[in-house]
Amino acid sequence: MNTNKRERYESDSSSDSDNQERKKDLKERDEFAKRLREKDKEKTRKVTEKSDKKILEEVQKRAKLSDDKDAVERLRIESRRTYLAKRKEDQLLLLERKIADEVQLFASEKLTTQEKRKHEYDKKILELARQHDAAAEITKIQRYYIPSEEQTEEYVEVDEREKAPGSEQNKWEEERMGSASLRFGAKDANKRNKSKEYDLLVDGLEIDFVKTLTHAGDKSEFEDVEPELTEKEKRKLSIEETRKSLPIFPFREDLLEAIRDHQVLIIEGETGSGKTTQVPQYLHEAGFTKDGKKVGCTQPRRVAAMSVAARVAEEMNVKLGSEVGYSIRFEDCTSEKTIIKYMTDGMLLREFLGEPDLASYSVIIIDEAHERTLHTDILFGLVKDIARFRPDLKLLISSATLDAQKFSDFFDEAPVFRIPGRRFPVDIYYTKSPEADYVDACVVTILQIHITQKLGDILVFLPGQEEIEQCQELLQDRQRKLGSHIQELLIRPIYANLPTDMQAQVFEPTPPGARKVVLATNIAETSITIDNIIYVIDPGYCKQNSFNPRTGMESLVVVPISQASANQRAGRSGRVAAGKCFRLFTAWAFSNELEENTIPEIQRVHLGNVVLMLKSLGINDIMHFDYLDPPSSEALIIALEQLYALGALNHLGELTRLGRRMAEFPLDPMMSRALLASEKYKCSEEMLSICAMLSVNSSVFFRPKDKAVHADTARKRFFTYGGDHLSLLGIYKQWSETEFSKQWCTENYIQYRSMVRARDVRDQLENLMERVEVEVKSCDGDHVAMRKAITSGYFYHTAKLSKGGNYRTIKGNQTVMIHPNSSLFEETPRCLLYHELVLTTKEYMRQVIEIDASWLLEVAPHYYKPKDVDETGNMGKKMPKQVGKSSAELTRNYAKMNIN
DNA sequence: GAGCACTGC
Repeated sequence: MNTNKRERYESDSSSDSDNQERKKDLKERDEFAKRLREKDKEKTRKVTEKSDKKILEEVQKRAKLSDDKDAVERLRIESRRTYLAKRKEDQLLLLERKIADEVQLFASEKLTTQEKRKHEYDKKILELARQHDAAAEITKIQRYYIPSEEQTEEYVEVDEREKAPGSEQNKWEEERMGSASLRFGAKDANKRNKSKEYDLLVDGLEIDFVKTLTHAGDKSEFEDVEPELTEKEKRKLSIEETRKSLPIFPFREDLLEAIRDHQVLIIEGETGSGKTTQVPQYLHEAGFTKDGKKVGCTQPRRVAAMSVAARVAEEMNVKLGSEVGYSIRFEDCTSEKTIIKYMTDGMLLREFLGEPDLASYSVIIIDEAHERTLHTDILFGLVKDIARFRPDLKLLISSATLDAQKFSDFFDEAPVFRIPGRRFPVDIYYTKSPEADYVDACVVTILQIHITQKLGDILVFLPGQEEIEQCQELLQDRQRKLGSHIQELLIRPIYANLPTDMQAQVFEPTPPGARKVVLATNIAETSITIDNIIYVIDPGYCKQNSFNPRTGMESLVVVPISQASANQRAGRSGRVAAGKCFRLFTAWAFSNELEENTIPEIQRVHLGNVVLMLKSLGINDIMHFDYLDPPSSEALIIALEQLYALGALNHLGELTRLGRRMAEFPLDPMMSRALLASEKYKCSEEMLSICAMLSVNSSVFFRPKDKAVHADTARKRFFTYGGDHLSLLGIYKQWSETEFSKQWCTENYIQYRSMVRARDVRDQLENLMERVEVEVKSCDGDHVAMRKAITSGYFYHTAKLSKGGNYRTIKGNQTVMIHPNSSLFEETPRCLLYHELVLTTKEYMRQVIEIDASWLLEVAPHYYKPKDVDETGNMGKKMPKQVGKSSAELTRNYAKMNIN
């Protein structure tokens, strides 16, 4: 804990307080924090036992997915050919960008004579080269999208016009597209004497597309810095040569100079520029890792942190985990020698708890900042703050093109350093009119592409599993009707909940002469990369979790994507060759109906955990924390109220001893409160399993469509007296008794993947229990103890049975129902506790246990008063005595059913 | 009688 900071934030409140209890609690809290620090100091960081070989194997396994030799060989050769040809162009382009950057970045700086001479020399070279090429072939320059004045103006014009009253979409569309309209599909095909196939295919259902400007996506990707080369060719190039061939290389000196001159620098880098792997190495070579200081680089995803670290270790010819390491949840692959450390953004946030000034770092790089994950957004405020009292600390914020200015403004006008990337152009096509049924439109478009366009795989973005399955069925149906009239079309679905072996099929090479069409959710937008995609079909929708902080209700809704997201999706087609993106919406809709950017996560989620973490970092004024985009004050107040009710904050809004311990757990505050309450009820052993199981959200059960009945009976076999939390405990217990068997999972229709995750979470939580000084004990199946512990954390997630036989939440008086998958679905206990509220077809409580209302007085006397609970242990006075079943009745029922 | 976007600690 940073004492300076603590004093700074708390000085206002400490003077007016004469509350002895509060002072005692704060003292205990600080003593506890001190003990934690000492523990951390003692704990020598052990060098990872995971061997380099194992990690490299893993990385290679991922790389292998892109190694589809046979099918893509032709593409590779073609790519290679174009690569060599454009290599020269790239160099010129780099030079051009460099000159432009120098002009912009150092316009105000005084240049030395030598620098000036170099600059002039560069300019001259460029001029000569351009003159030479102009005579031969100009078009090659178009390989990369350089936003021209013309194009920008056109868009501005559109926007302006739309602001004017009476403007009409159609009119605009006509004017905008005019003769540039490009039609392909059935009509063109007919001209080429393929009418027979078309009669069968679409009955005039083809979709008209219009082509607008060509451009590239704007998202960075860490892997495949040189997608044009095959693995074999890559190996031929020495590591040094490869490094020198990266677009970032010519900027090395300028970049380092800019970093020396400025404390904060925004790096605007495109795909394949090599910034993620190279910048930390440059910093190391330039001496930023002297005096035992580290260069830290954050990534939004675990796989990225791992694979980039492995790559850099290879380039530096060191063992992964020694000088170069990575740190992700469940896996710390670093040692005392580590000087370049890749990590997930959430991991750096955790490190703040133990080292609030990040003293061991000389540079912090926040990569993929434009993705605006919750963790990254919090990091912005924190690193900006510590940069003020640590002038030696350098901050690099790496972002995609569009957001660089926003970051620059936030970090007190920090300069922007631009690095070009390597990517292929993507032609964007829009529909002429809006599509009502996007699944059907996808199917039509897939077949249009398949018949009229040259070979190359198709990637389709759909909102969810349901749409993917629907699309797959439709497509198979059409395919069957067409029979041998069309070439082979392989349909491959992918989404996060798909079993791993089926996910892997997406990466299998396409046989020669065939075409693969991948039906994917947003998982293919950033998380996974499928190679050899030439065509992207984008209906423009995705599913988003919407959370209502007032009611606590969650729901998944299909919403239009943002422009940034659409561009990211389009970019997925230009990775191996020039691509085409078919947007199933109009160009008008793109510029006028889609938001520019996706709403950042911090404005969409429950902030309980975030606020607790900030509080434990000594930041007391949560409302005025320096957010890049602040969450609503309502969301913050709700989070503060919740933390107060849980006892994590006192009446002055200060963190309590309990709050300090809660902050150690990577859990929702309610859950960490429940887990800590298990100390009192001596059931920590059981609560650890329950919390771990609850953390793997609703993906425990496997329910294939064709075996739904079997899966349901299997699930019901786990029903346990008391409620769903206890059923989950039973599942974990039984699984651990089988030595964590995979076969047991398969037999019981349980997802092995989820169980392994639950085990990882449980192990971590168990270690943290020791850290916060809780002895882990078992209550030997005392379900009352367990349910009381749960109630200690979730006391306002309760509902009571009303007169009409419905449940109403105690807080908010909302009508809610027990989820049909619950073991209590056919029971009607008078008082219930739920884990979460979800809005699907109805308002449901998911994961419920039966509780005794009198427990509420016991676990939350500050929140419930005796008048809230009547003498029979029921809630409220209006409660009719005969409605609902008592605990005793339920127990009898279960006994009759012979369950537990 | 229902349904599962995606990350991360």
